Amino acid sequence: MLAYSRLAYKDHDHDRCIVTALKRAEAVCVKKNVRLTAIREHVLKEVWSSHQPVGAYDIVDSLALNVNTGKRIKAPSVYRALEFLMKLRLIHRISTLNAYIGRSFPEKIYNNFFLICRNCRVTAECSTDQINNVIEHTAERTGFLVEQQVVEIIGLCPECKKEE
Amino acid sequence: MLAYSRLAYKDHDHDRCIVTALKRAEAVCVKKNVRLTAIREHVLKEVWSSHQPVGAYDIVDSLALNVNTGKRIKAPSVYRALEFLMKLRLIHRISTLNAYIGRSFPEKIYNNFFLICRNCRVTAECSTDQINNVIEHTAERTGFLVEQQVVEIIGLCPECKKEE
DNA sequence: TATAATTTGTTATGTTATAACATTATTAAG
DNA sequence: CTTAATAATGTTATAACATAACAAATTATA
Repeated sequence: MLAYSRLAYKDHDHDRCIVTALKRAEAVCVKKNVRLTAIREHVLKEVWSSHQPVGAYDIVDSLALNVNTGKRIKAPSVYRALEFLMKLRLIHRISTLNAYIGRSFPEKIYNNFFLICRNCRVTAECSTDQINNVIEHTAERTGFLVEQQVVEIIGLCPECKKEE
Repeated sequence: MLAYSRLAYKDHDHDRCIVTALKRAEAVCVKKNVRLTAIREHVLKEVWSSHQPVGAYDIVDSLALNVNTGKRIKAPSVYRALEFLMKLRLIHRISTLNAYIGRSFPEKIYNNFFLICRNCRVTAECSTDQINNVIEHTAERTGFLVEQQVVEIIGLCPECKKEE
């Protein structure tokens, strides 16, 4: 079965994506008894501000000033928030872009992959057991223990393909 | 069909790996009428010095001095050589490690993937049409044009698995 | 409210990669 | 074989991404 975040390529009410992501984050934090602090929430919002992966320093810049103290939020704070959100499976890191994107299928642990448009950078998360099966199966034959998968497909999204 | 570089995990005469890689590089360069200069050859040798991916600055350090002029070879020269070798499909970049490794299956364009040991960093290149098929198939369904694949599996190699 | 645990601030630096332009080496043309 | 064109390398500086180390502040808990 294939699940994929079609929304990424379509006109849609993106505020709803953000709201949903924030609600989910709140729920996860309550459940795990950890704190969704102001910084963490801001970072999550920035990551979810589009369907394009966002760089850590883009977040640093866009956060600009700490709402509470009026001081500039610096790189280490942003990286700490990103780490926190990664651990809770609320975001992904896109290795080939050194950038971060909201997680569409929090329940799936590692049978997901990404379609990354080299032109507009819009990135769709996909999830299919098939790919997982192939990887597990091949790894097993070699005696390798799979712990984590990075599957990033670079190319042209449906929209950008039209224009080329 | 699965092809994979078993050698990576086994005791073997690694000099032969290097010699083979160099010969192949020479052949490719002759064929494409480009130059395998001293720097490029040194970089290729360094990349092939083991089955662990090598960082660009490791290469800078290990190259140390230019054999001809006695001057230190600096980052840009190494990156230029890496770029050259990438274009000729003689090496791969491992995204999750920001490091480079010799290419085992030069003829395969993108249906390959990597088993990366998080403990010893030994990395085996695998090639199977299956994974390619799944990716192509899923991408097709979404209207995405695949140009490049990054499939990196992190876990424990057969040797390190034993010890845990 | 004191204490511990967590989070954030701050400074500095490490790591990876490239831009921009000068110089040198190699090839091809006259 | 000299010159012009092309390719490769040298050099300096800096961009981009990430973390170490320690201090201060905030929040939870006894």
